[in-house]
Amino acid sequence: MMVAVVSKGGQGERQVSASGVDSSRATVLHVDMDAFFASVELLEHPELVHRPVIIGHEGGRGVVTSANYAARRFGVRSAMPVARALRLCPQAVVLRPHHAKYRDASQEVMAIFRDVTPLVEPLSIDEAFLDVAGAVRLFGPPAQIAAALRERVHRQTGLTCSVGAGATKFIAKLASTRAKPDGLLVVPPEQTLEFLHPLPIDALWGVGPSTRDALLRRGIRTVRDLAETPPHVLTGWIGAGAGGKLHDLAWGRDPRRVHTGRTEKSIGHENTFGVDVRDVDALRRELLDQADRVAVRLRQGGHRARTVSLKVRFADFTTITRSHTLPEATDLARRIHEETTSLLEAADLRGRAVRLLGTRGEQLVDADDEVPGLWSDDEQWRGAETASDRAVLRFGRGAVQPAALLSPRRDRRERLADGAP
DNA sequence: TCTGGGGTCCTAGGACCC
DNA sequence: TCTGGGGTCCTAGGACCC
Repeated sequence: MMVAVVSKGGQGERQVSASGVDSSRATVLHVDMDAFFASVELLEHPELVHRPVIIGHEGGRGVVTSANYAARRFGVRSAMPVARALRLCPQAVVLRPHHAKYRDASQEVMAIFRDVTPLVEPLSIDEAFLDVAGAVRLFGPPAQIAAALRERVHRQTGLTCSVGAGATKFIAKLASTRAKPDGLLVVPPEQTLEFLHPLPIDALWGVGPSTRDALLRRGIRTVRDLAETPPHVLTGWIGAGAGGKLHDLAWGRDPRRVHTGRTEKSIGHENTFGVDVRDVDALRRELLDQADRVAVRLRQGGHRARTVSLKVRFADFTTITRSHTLPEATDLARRIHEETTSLLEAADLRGRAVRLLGTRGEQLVDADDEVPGLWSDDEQWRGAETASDRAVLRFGRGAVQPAALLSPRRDRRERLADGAP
Protein backbone atom coordinates (compact mmCIF):
# COMPACT_ATOMS: atom_id res chain seq x y z
CA MET A 1 0.00 0.00 0.00
CA MET A 2 1.29 3.43 -0.85
CA VAL A 3 -0.35 5.32 1.94
CA ALA A 4 1.66 6.05 5.02
CA VAL A 5 0.89 4.22 8.19
CA VAL A 6 2.62 5.37 11.29
CA SER A 7 1.64 3.39 14.30
CA LYS A 8 2.69 3.47 17.88
CA GLY A 9 1.64 0.20 19.47
CA GLY A 10 3.53 0.87 22.68
CA GLN A 11 7.08 0.83 21.29
CA GLY A 12 7.49 4.35 20.05
CA GLU A 13 6.61 5.69 16.64
CA ARG A 14 7.59 3.52 13.76
CA GLN A 15 7.13 4.09 10.09
CA VAL A 16 5.38 1.10 8.56
CA SER A 17 5.46 2.37 5.02
CA ALA A 18 8.57 4.33 4.13
CA SER A 19 7.48 5.55 0.73
CA GLY A 20 8.16 9.18 1.58
CA VAL A 21 4.51 10.18 1.59
CA ASP A 22 3.65 13.77 0.78
CA SER A 23 0.96 14.73 3.27
CA SER A 24 0.99 18.43 2.40
CA ARG A 25 -2.46 18.42 0.78
CA ALA A 26 -4.10 16.00 3.24
CA THR A 27 -5.16 18.90 5.41
CA VAL A 28 -8.29 17.51 7.02
CA LEU A 29 -7.59 15.51 10.18
CA HIS A 30 -10.04 13.25 11.94
CA VAL A 31 -9.07 12.52 15.53
CA ASP A 32 -10.80 9.66 17.29
CA MET A 33 -10.08 8.71 20.89
CA ASP A 34 -9.37 5.00 21.39
CA ALA A 35 -11.97 3.07 23.46
CA PHE A 36 -12.69 6.41 25.05
CA PHE A 37 -14.89 5.64 28.09
CA ALA A 38 -12.90 2.53 28.95
CA SER A 39 -9.61 4.40 28.61
CA VAL A 40 -10.79 7.22 30.88
CA GLU A 41 -11.89 4.71 33.53
CA LEU A 42 -8.56 2.88 33.30
CA LEU A 43 -6.71 6.06 34.22
CA GLU A 44 -8.14 5.52 37.70
CA HIS A 45 -7.75 1.74 37.63
CA PRO A 46 -4.24 1.11 36.31
CA GLU A 47 -4.34 -2.38 37.80
CA LEU A 48 -6.96 -3.31 35.18
CA VAL A 49 -5.05 -2.12 32.14
CA HIS A 50 -4.21 -5.58 30.85
CA ARG A 51 -7.57 -7.12 31.71
CA PRO A 52 -10.71 -7.06 29.56
CA VAL A 53 -12.81 -4.08 30.68
CA ILE A 54 -16.39 -3.30 29.70
CA ILE A 55 -18.26 -0.08 30.44
CA GLY A 56 -21.98 -0.61 30.97
CA HIS A 57 -24.59 -1.67 33.48
CA GLU A 58 -24.36 -5.24 34.65
CA GLY A 59 -27.61 -7.12 35.02
CA GLY A 60 -30.88 -6.05 33.48
CA ARG A 61 -31.04 -4.57 30.01
CA GLY A 62 -27.72 -2.78 29.77
CA VAL A 63 -25.52 -2.74 26.70
CA VAL A 64 -21.78 -2.22 26.25
CA THR A 65 -21.04 1.47 25.81
CA SER A 66 -17.29 0.98 25.50
CA ALA A 67 -14.79 -1.87 25.77
CA ASN A 68 -11.02 -1.86 25.85
CA TYR A 69 -9.06 -3.77 23.23
CA ALA A 70 -8.38 -6.65 25.63
CA ALA A 71 -12.15 -7.21 25.72
CA ARG A 72 -12.60 -6.67 21.98
CA ARG A 73 -10.25 -9.58 21.33
CA PHE A 74 -13.05 -11.79 22.68
CA GLY A 75 -15.56 -10.33 20.23
CA VAL A 76 -17.03 -7.80 22.65
CA ARG A 77 -18.42 -4.78 20.78
CA SER A 78 -20.22 -1.55 21.56
CA ALA A 79 -24.04 -1.78 21.70
CA MET A 80 -23.88 -5.48 22.52
CA PRO A 81 -25.94 -6.54 25.57
CA VAL A 82 -23.64 -6.77 28.59
CA ALA A 83 -24.99 -10.24 29.30
CA ARG A 84 -23.86 -11.44 25.91
CA ALA A 85 -20.49 -9.75 26.27
CA LEU A 86 -19.97 -11.61 29.53
CA ARG A 87 -20.78 -14.89 27.87
CA LEU A 88 -18.08 -14.15 25.31
CA CYS A 89 -15.64 -12.97 27.96
CA PRO A 90 -16.63 -14.14 31.47
CA GLN A 91 -13.47 -12.78 33.08
CA ALA A 92 -14.19 -9.20 31.93
CA VAL A 93 -14.47 -6.47 34.55
CA VAL A 94 -17.67 -4.42 34.17
CA LEU A 95 -17.50 -0.78 35.26
CA ARG A 96 -20.49 1.51 35.31
CA PRO A 97 -20.22 4.67 33.19
CA HIS A 98 -19.45 8.14 34.61
CA HIS A 99 -20.48 10.59 31.94
CA ALA A 100 -19.38 13.72 33.77
CA LYS A 101 -15.85 12.33 33.82
CA TYR A 102 -15.94 11.68 30.08
CA ARG A 103 -17.20 15.19 29.40
CA ASP A 104 -14.29 16.65 31.36
CA ALA A 105 -11.78 14.49 29.50
CA SER A 106 -13.43 15.44 26.21
CA GLN A 107 -13.08 19.14 26.97
CA GLU A 108 -9.42 18.66 27.77
CA VAL A 109 -8.61 16.95 24.46
CA MET A 110 -10.76 19.37 22.43
CA ALA A 111 -8.77 22.22 24.01
CA ILE A 112 -5.57 20.57 22.79
CA PHE A 113 -7.04 20.36 19.28
CA ARG A 114 -7.90 24.07 19.39
CA ASP A 115 -4.30 24.84 20.25
CA VAL A 116 -3.41 23.45 16.84
CA THR A 117 -6.13 25.20 14.84
CA PRO A 118 -9.30 27.13 15.64
CA LEU A 119 -11.04 25.11 12.91
CA VAL A 120 -12.16 22.25 15.14
CA GLU A 121 -15.50 20.54 14.55
CA PRO A 122 -16.42 18.13 17.35
CA LEU A 123 -18.48 15.23 15.96
CA SER A 124 -19.23 13.55 19.25
CA ILE A 125 -17.78 13.39 22.74
CA ASP A 126 -14.66 11.55 21.54
CA GLU A 127 -13.92 12.66 17.99
CA ALA A 128 -13.40 15.79 15.95
CA PHE A 129 -12.40 17.10 12.55
CA LEU A 130 -9.54 19.58 12.31
CA ASP A 131 -8.76 21.70 9.27
CA VAL A 132 -5.01 22.25 9.52
CA ALA A 133 -4.45 23.96 6.15
CA GLY A 134 -3.70 27.22 7.92
CA ALA A 135 -1.44 25.59 10.50
CA VAL A 136 1.02 24.12 8.01
CA ARG A 137 3.27 27.18 7.84
CA LEU A 138 3.53 27.21 11.61
CA PHE A 139 3.74 23.53 12.45
CA GLY A 140 4.79 21.69 9.27
CA PRO A 141 2.91 19.24 7.05
CA PRO A 142 -0.28 17.52 8.30
CA ALA A 143 1.50 14.24 9.07
CA GLN A 144 3.85 16.10 11.39
CA ILE A 145 0.99 18.02 12.99
CA ALA A 146 -0.92 14.81 13.57
CA ALA A 147 2.06 13.03 15.12
CA ALA A 148 2.70 15.95 17.46
CA LEU A 149 -0.98 16.09 18.36
CA ARG A 150 -1.09 12.42 19.24
CA GLU A 151 2.01 12.76 21.34
CA ARG A 152 0.65 15.74 23.24
CA VAL A 153 -2.75 14.16 23.90
CA HIS A 154 -1.00 11.14 25.39
CA ARG A 155 1.49 13.14 27.44
CA GLN A 156 -1.13 15.51 28.82
CA THR A 157 -4.08 13.17 29.41
CA GLY A 158 -2.67 9.63 29.41
CA LEU A 159 -5.16 8.76 26.65
CA THR A 160 -4.40 7.52 23.17
CA CYS A 161 -6.09 8.54 19.96
CA SER A 162 -5.99 7.63 16.31
CA VAL A 163 -5.72 10.17 13.53
CA GLY A 164 -6.63 10.02 9.86
CA ALA A 165 -5.48 12.66 7.39
CA GLY A 166 -6.97 13.21 3.96
CA ALA A 167 -8.21 15.76 1.46
CA THR A 168 -11.80 15.50 2.72
CA LYS A 169 -13.66 14.83 5.95
CA PHE A 170 -14.88 11.53 4.72
CA ILE A 171 -11.44 10.21 3.76
CA ALA A 172 -9.95 11.47 7.02
CA LYS A 173 -12.64 9.67 8.98
CA LEU A 174 -12.15 6.42 7.10
CA ALA A 175 -8.41 6.73 7.61
CA SER A 176 -8.64 7.16 11.37
CA THR A 177 -10.82 4.05 11.59
CA ARG A 178 -8.21 2.09 9.67
CA ALA A 179 -5.45 3.49 11.89
CA LYS A 180 -7.00 2.25 15.13
CA PRO A 181 -5.87 1.74 17.75
CA ASP A 182 -3.24 4.30 18.58
CA GLY A 183 -2.18 4.96 15.01
CA LEU A 184 -1.91 7.51 12.24
CA LEU A 185 -2.87 7.02 8.63
CA VAL A 186 -2.27 9.63 5.93
CA VAL A 187 -4.04 9.33 2.58
CA PRO A 188 -2.54 11.79 0.09
CA PRO A 189 -5.19 13.13 -2.30
CA GLU A 190 -3.70 11.44 -5.36
CA GLN A 191 -4.02 8.06 -3.61
CA THR A 192 -7.60 8.51 -2.48
CA LEU A 193 -9.19 6.07 -4.94
CA GLU A 194 -6.49 3.49 -4.42
CA PHE A 195 -7.31 3.63 -0.71
CA LEU A 196 -11.05 3.79 -1.12
CA HIS A 197 -12.04 1.37 -3.84
CA PRO A 198 -11.04 -1.96 -2.27
CA LEU A 199 -13.02 -1.25 0.92
CA PRO A 200 -16.33 -3.03 1.63
CA ILE A 201 -19.40 -0.84 1.09
CA ASP A 202 -20.30 -0.66 4.76
CA ALA A 203 -17.04 1.17 5.37
CA LEU A 204 -18.83 4.16 3.81
CA TRP A 205 -20.36 6.70 6.13
CA GLY A 206 -24.13 6.25 5.97
CA VAL A 207 -24.12 2.61 4.88
CA GLY A 208 -25.55 0.60 7.76
CA PRO A 209 -27.05 -2.88 7.83
CA SER A 210 -30.14 -1.93 5.81
CA THR A 211 -28.39 -0.17 2.92
CA ARG A 212 -25.61 -2.76 2.96
CA ASP A 213 -28.09 -5.59 2.49
CA ALA A 214 -29.94 -3.73 -0.25
CA LEU A 215 -26.66 -3.30 -2.14
CA LEU A 216 -25.35 -6.81 -1.46
CA ARG A 217 -28.55 -8.23 -2.91
CA ARG A 218 -27.58 -6.53 -6.18
CA GLY A 219 -24.03 -7.77 -6.12
CA ILE A 220 -22.45 -4.52 -4.91
CA ARG A 221 -19.74 -5.51 -2.43
CA THR A 222 -16.93 -3.01 -2.63
CA VAL A 223 -16.69 0.73 -2.96
CA ARG A 224 -15.36 0.13 -6.47
CA ASP A 225 -18.56 -1.77 -7.37
CA LEU A 226 -20.52 1.20 -6.07
CA ALA A 227 -18.41 3.70 -8.00
CA GLU A 228 -18.96 1.78 -11.23
CA THR A 229 -22.73 1.66 -10.81
CA PRO A 230 -24.44 4.50 -12.73
CA PRO A 231 -25.96 7.04 -10.32
CA HIS A 232 -29.48 6.72 -11.75
CA VAL A 233 -29.40 2.96 -11.12
CA LEU A 234 -28.19 3.56 -7.57
CA THR A 235 -30.90 6.11 -6.83
CA GLY A 236 -33.49 3.64 -8.09
CA TRP A 237 -32.33 1.20 -5.46
CA ILE A 238 -31.80 3.32 -2.38
CA GLY A 239 -33.43 6.69 -3.05
CA ALA A 240 -32.36 9.89 -4.74
CA GLY A 241 -30.64 11.47 -1.75
CA ALA A 242 -28.63 8.50 -0.56
CA GLY A 243 -27.83 7.25 -4.06
CA GLY A 244 -26.26 10.46 -5.30
CA LYS A 245 -24.35 11.00 -2.10
CA LEU A 246 -22.92 7.50 -1.97
CA HIS A 247 -21.85 7.65 -5.60
CA ASP A 248 -19.97 10.87 -4.88
CA LEU A 249 -18.32 9.38 -1.80
CA ALA A 250 -17.30 6.32 -3.81
CA TRP A 251 -15.32 8.67 -6.06
CA GLY A 252 -13.81 10.52 -3.11
CA ARG A 253 -16.02 13.57 -3.65
CA ASP A 254 -17.09 15.20 -0.39
CA PRO A 255 -17.62 18.97 -0.48
CA ARG A 256 -18.31 19.41 3.24
CA ARG A 257 -15.95 21.86 4.92
CA VAL A 258 -14.83 21.72 8.52
CA HIS A 259 -16.98 24.19 10.37
CA THR A 260 -17.14 25.22 14.00
CA GLY A 261 -20.22 26.33 15.85
CA ARG A 262 -22.70 23.53 15.36
CA THR A 263 -25.95 24.35 17.09
CA GLU A 264 -28.07 21.80 18.91
CA LYS A 265 -31.27 20.88 17.09
CA SER A 266 -33.01 18.86 19.78
CA ILE A 267 -32.67 17.89 23.42
CA GLY A 268 -34.19 14.74 24.81
CA HIS A 269 -34.17 12.17 27.54
CA GLU A 270 -35.29 8.57 27.39
CA ASN A 271 -35.37 5.59 29.70
CA THR A 272 -35.74 1.86 29.29
CA PHE A 273 -37.53 0.37 32.27
CA GLY A 274 -35.92 -2.53 34.10
CA VAL A 275 -39.27 -4.29 33.77
CA ASP A 276 -41.96 -3.44 31.19
CA VAL A 277 -44.64 -1.10 32.56
CA ARG A 278 -48.41 -1.18 32.00
CA ASP A 279 -49.46 1.19 34.78
CA VAL A 280 -50.39 4.52 33.18
CA ASP A 281 -49.72 6.46 36.39
CA ALA A 282 -46.19 5.08 36.49
CA LEU A 283 -45.73 6.16 32.86
CA ARG A 284 -46.94 9.67 33.72
CA ARG A 285 -44.50 9.89 36.62
CA GLU A 286 -41.66 8.88 34.34
CA LEU A 287 -42.71 11.54 31.83
CA LEU A 288 -42.72 14.15 34.58
CA ASP A 289 -39.16 13.27 35.51
CA GLN A 290 -38.13 13.42 31.86
CA ALA A 291 -39.90 16.74 31.28
CA ASP A 292 -37.95 18.15 34.19
CA ARG A 293 -34.60 16.94 32.88
CA VAL A 294 -35.31 18.21 29.38
CA ALA A 295 -36.52 21.59 30.67
CA VAL A 296 -33.41 22.05 32.79
CA ARG A 297 -31.16 21.28 29.85
CA LEU A 298 -33.15 23.62 27.59
CA ARG A 299 -32.73 26.47 30.06
CA GLN A 300 -29.05 25.71 30.60
CA GLY A 301 -28.53 25.97 26.87
CA GLY A 302 -30.63 29.12 26.54
CA HIS A 303 -33.13 27.29 24.33
CA ARG A 304 -36.85 26.84 24.09
CA ALA A 305 -38.53 24.04 22.16
CA ARG A 306 -41.30 24.69 19.64
CA THR A 307 -42.09 20.99 19.25
CA VAL A 308 -42.44 18.36 21.95
CA SER A 309 -42.20 14.71 21.01
CA LEU A 310 -42.98 11.49 22.81
CA LYS A 311 -41.38 8.13 22.07
CA VAL A 312 -42.88 4.83 23.18
CA ARG A 313 -41.25 1.46 22.68
CA PHE A 314 -43.36 -1.58 23.43
CA ALA A 315 -42.30 -4.94 24.80
CA ASP A 316 -42.09 -6.34 21.25
CA PHE A 317 -39.67 -3.48 20.38
CA THR A 318 -42.04 -1.75 18.00
CA THR A 319 -41.62 1.96 18.50
CA ILE A 320 -43.91 4.87 17.88
CA THR A 321 -43.32 8.62 18.08
CA ARG A 322 -45.92 11.33 18.51
CA SER A 323 -45.19 15.02 18.36
CA HIS A 324 -46.95 18.32 18.69
CA THR A 325 -45.83 21.78 17.70
CA LEU A 326 -46.74 24.39 20.28
CA PRO A 327 -48.13 27.86 19.68
CA GLU A 328 -45.28 29.17 21.83
CA ALA A 329 -41.88 27.65 22.41
CA THR A 330 -41.30 26.49 25.95
CA ASP A 331 -38.57 25.62 28.42
CA LEU A 332 -40.96 24.70 31.23
CA ALA A 333 -41.25 21.18 32.63
CA ARG A 334 -44.95 21.61 33.35
CA ARG A 335 -45.70 22.58 29.77
CA ILE A 336 -43.63 19.75 28.32
CA HIS A 337 -45.29 17.28 30.65
CA GLU A 338 -48.75 18.49 29.64
CA GLU A 339 -47.89 17.77 26.02
CA THR A 340 -46.30 14.37 26.53
CA THR A 341 -49.12 13.13 28.75
CA SER A 342 -51.77 14.19 26.25
CA LEU A 343 -49.75 12.64 23.41
CA LEU A 344 -49.53 9.47 25.49
CA GLU A 345 -53.26 9.48 26.06
CA ALA A 346 -54.00 10.04 22.38
CA ALA A 347 -51.61 7.25 21.39
CA ASP A 348 -54.07 4.76 22.86
CA LEU A 349 -51.79 2.11 24.35
CA ARG A 350 -54.66 -0.31 25.08
CA GLY A 351 -52.79 -1.64 28.08
CA ARG A 352 -49.75 -2.71 26.07
CA ALA A 353 -46.56 -3.24 28.05
CA VAL A 354 -44.16 -0.34 27.61
CA ARG A 355 -40.43 -0.94 27.52
CA LEU A 356 -39.15 2.58 26.91
CA LEU A 357 -40.43 6.13 27.21
CA GLY A 358 -38.73 9.19 25.79
CA THR A 359 -39.29 12.95 25.80
CA ARG A 360 -37.66 15.32 23.33
CA GLY A 361 -37.78 19.03 22.64
CA GLU A 362 -37.28 19.90 18.96
CA GLN A 363 -37.19 23.00 16.78
CA LEU A 364 -35.11 24.85 19.34
CA VAL A 365 -35.15 28.62 19.36
CA ASP A 366 -33.23 31.14 21.45
CA ALA A 367 -34.89 31.69 24.79
CA ASP A 368 -34.61 35.47 24.39
CA ASP A 369 -36.51 35.57 21.10
CA GLU A 370 -39.76 37.39 21.78
CA VAL A 371 -41.62 35.44 19.14
CA PRO A 372 -39.46 32.42 18.75
CA GLY A 373 -38.16 31.67 15.32
CA LEU A 374 -40.89 33.29 13.31
CA TRP A 375 -39.02 36.11 11.67
CA SER A 376 -35.51 34.84 12.14
CA ASP A 377 -34.64 35.47 8.49
CA ASP A 378 -36.08 38.93 8.45
CA GLU A 379 -33.35 41.50 8.86
CA GLN A 380 -35.75 44.21 9.85
CA TRP A 381 -37.20 41.99 12.50
CA ARG A 382 -33.76 41.10 13.83
CA GLY A 383 -32.94 44.79 13.96
CA ALA A 384 -35.91 45.62 16.17
CA GLU A 385 -34.66 46.37 19.66
CA THR A 386 -37.66 45.60 21.80
CA ALA A 387 -40.77 43.53 21.89
CA SER A 388 -42.91 46.57 21.24
CA ASP A 389 -40.77 47.51 18.22
CA ARG A 390 -41.43 44.05 16.89
CA ALA A 391 -45.11 44.28 17.65
CA VAL A 392 -45.27 47.50 15.67
CA LEU A 393 -43.47 45.88 12.78
CA ARG A 394 -45.80 42.96 12.82
CA PHE A 395 -49.13 44.53 13.47
CA GLY A 396 -48.73 48.22 12.91
CA ARG A 397 -48.59 51.01 15.50
CA GLY A 398 -51.66 51.11 17.70
CA ALA A 399 -52.78 47.70 16.61
CA VAL A 400 -50.84 45.52 19.01
CA GLN A 401 -52.70 42.38 19.93
CA PRO A 402 -50.86 40.71 22.77
CA ALA A 403 -52.47 37.29 22.37
CA ALA A 404 -51.80 37.24 18.65
CA LEU A 405 -48.30 38.56 19.19
CA LEU A 406 -47.47 35.76 21.54
CA SER A 407 -48.91 33.03 19.37
CA PRO A 408 -49.39 34.13 15.78
CA ARG A 409 -49.25 30.55 14.57
CA ARG A 410 -51.98 29.12 16.71
CA ASP A 411 -54.52 27.36 14.64
CA ARG A 412 -58.12 28.38 14.43
CA ARG A 413 -59.29 25.75 16.87
CA GLU A 414 -57.10 27.18 19.61
CA ARG A 415 -58.02 30.76 18.86
CA LEU A 416 -61.66 29.84 19.06
CA ALA A 417 -61.05 28.20 22.40
CA ASP A 418 -59.72 31.57 23.57
CA GLY A 419 -62.93 33.27 22.49
CA ALA A 420 -61.74 34.71 19.19
CA PRO A 421 -64.47 35.56 16.71
C1' DT B 1 -30.45 -13.00 30.46
C1' DC B 2 -32.07 -9.60 23.25
C1' DT B 3 -31.64 -5.26 21.62
C1' DG B 4 -29.02 1.90 25.88
C1' DG B 5 -29.18 6.70 25.30
C1' DG B 6 -27.56 10.69 23.08
C1' DG B 7 -28.42 12.51 18.72
C1' DT B 8 -28.78 13.83 13.06
C1' DC B 9 -30.74 13.43 8.67
C1' DC B 10 -34.00 11.84 5.17
C1' DT B 11 -38.51 10.54 3.14
C1' DA B 12 -43.23 10.95 2.36
C1' DG B 13 -48.00 12.41 2.66
C1' DG B 14 -51.38 15.86 3.79
C1' DA B 15 -52.61 20.66 4.92
C1' DC B 16 -52.39 25.05 3.46
C1' DC B 17 -51.18 29.07 0.70
C1' DC B 18 -50.38 31.57 -3.54
C1' DT C 1 -66.89 21.83 -12.07
C1' DC C 2 -62.36 17.66 -14.50
C1' DT C 3 -58.98 19.73 -10.93
C1' DG C 4 -51.69 22.73 -12.05
C1' DG C 5 -47.69 23.38 -9.49
C1' DG C 6 -44.43 25.21 -6.21
C1' DG C 7 -43.22 26.15 -1.40
C1' DT C 8 -43.52 25.48 3.52
C1' DC C 9 -45.04 23.39 7.68
C1' DC C 10 -46.39 19.46 10.42
C1' DT C 11 -46.24 14.70 11.55
C1' DA C 12 -44.53 9.70 11.61
C1' DG C 13 -41.24 6.55 10.76
C1' DG C 14 -36.77 4.78 9.82
C1' DA C 15 -31.70 4.56 8.89
C1' DC C 16 -27.67 5.69 10.80
C1' DC C 17 -23.80 7.31 13.96
C1' DC C 18 -21.08 7.14 18.42
